[in-house]
Amino acid sequence: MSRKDPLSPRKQPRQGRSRQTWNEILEAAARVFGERGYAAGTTNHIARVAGVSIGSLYEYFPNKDAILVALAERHLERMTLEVERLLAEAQDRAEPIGALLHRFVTAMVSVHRGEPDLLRVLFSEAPHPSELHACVLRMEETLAHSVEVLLRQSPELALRDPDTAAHLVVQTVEALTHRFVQHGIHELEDGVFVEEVVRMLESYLRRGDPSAPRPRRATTTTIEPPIT
Amino acid sequence: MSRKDPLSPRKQPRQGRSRQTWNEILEAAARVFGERGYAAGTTNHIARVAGVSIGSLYEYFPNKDAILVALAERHLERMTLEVERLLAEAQDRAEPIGALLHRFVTAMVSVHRGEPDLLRVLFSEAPHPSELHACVLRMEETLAHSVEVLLRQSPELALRDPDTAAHLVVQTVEALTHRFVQHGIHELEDGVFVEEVVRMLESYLRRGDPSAPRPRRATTTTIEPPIT
DNA sequence: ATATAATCCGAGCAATTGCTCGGATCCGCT
DNA sequence: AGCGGATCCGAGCAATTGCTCGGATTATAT
Repeated sequence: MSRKDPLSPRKQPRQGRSRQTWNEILEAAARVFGERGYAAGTTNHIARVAGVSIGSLYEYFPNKDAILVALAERHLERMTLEVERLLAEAQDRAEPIGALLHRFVTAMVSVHRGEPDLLRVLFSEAPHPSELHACVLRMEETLAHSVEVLLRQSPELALRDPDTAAHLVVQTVEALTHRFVQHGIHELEDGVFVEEVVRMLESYLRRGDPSAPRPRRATTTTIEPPIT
Repeated sequence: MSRKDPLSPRKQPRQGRSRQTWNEILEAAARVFGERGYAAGTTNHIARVAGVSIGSLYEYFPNKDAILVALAERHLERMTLEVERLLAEAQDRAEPIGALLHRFVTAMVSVHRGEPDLLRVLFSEAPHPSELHACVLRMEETLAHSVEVLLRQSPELALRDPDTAAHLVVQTVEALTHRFVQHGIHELEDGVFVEEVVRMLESYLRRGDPSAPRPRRATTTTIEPPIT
């Protein structure tokens, strides 16, 4: 069924309508994949929904997988842009950690509310662990790094290991957001959910570090390897 | 391709070898689905791996979906049994909340370490949202309820809303465990991961409920419109 | 041992689906 | 107007896959 062709588009748009068609195909693919899942979302169906013929579809995407990859790239691009913007903004204002977390979680929920089903497909049904997955993980890494910087700068916190903390925060927010957007949690409303998650993360970050108060050397990267 | 037949097995084992065959098919299906995913895990391949013919496979399972459902039921049965046992045990000893959480998270990690890929298929690739998904959610509900009882009983905690807290705890543990088992988090080892999660949950549950009680913000639904 | 039922086998059918290809149509340019 | 390329079309090919069916093999009962 699949011919494993090169993954790059076979043609980049020269005329205006072409770009338009390209977008319509992607839009349709997002809808179809979201509704039917990846396997059940046939290329013929995508083409029909997009209002183009199957032939045209394959003018722009060398194969089915390429459509999914393009979709993922588009999403990650939007996401990264949005969150980076938000974090930078918060950094300027030197907001307290609670407010910052609140912004962060709120933004994540809002972004995922957009196309929750598509996100599930991208994150979970990936037939290309090596391709799609890497993209996602890379973005998480980027995000975690940004968060880490903020955590280090925050005068309220004295984290022993901002690196790990940042990763855990990002992972938690993303994982919980996914679940929440997809199935809901105990019928919580968006606002309540956000507050609860923020409360959890804030108390985690502020935890008194009972026995090891060593907050100095904020800029160092001396991360002791966990007890092996 | 699929004929949408009734979902119940067409035959329940009468002889010994039959039961054996049934198990071997399930075992093979777990491996194949785990490795190839649901869509790419063909029934013929499962049969080959199980060492039986495709005909025999269809003696025991009316269609492909039924195999997945059986797999899910088996997993949920094991999981529920294990966790309920563990919680009951902790309840007897009246352990502090930290130790209890530690047991809980450890158990979850260990259970999921068993067949991580299969779990991903069951949780995410489900072609039967109405069937499989409901099972999973039901189990989470059961689990959350057990946790809630424990939280209410704990003399250390004075939770305003143990119900929500229990749900959030269960969701967090499950979501983070999934991600951790599948992709790892920043190369953390199991032990460190467990400790970190426990720390987060414990500080969340213990949060002093300070004077500023539950900021009843009118901004409950202030979610920015999705970026488009 | 014979009969009956349970179990197993695997070639192949029917349906699906990713994708091709030859040609029609549209657009920009001279 | 006329030309060349960009874009579009959709019938149908080739491969895959869920599943059937008629018959071989094995176990149990009498």
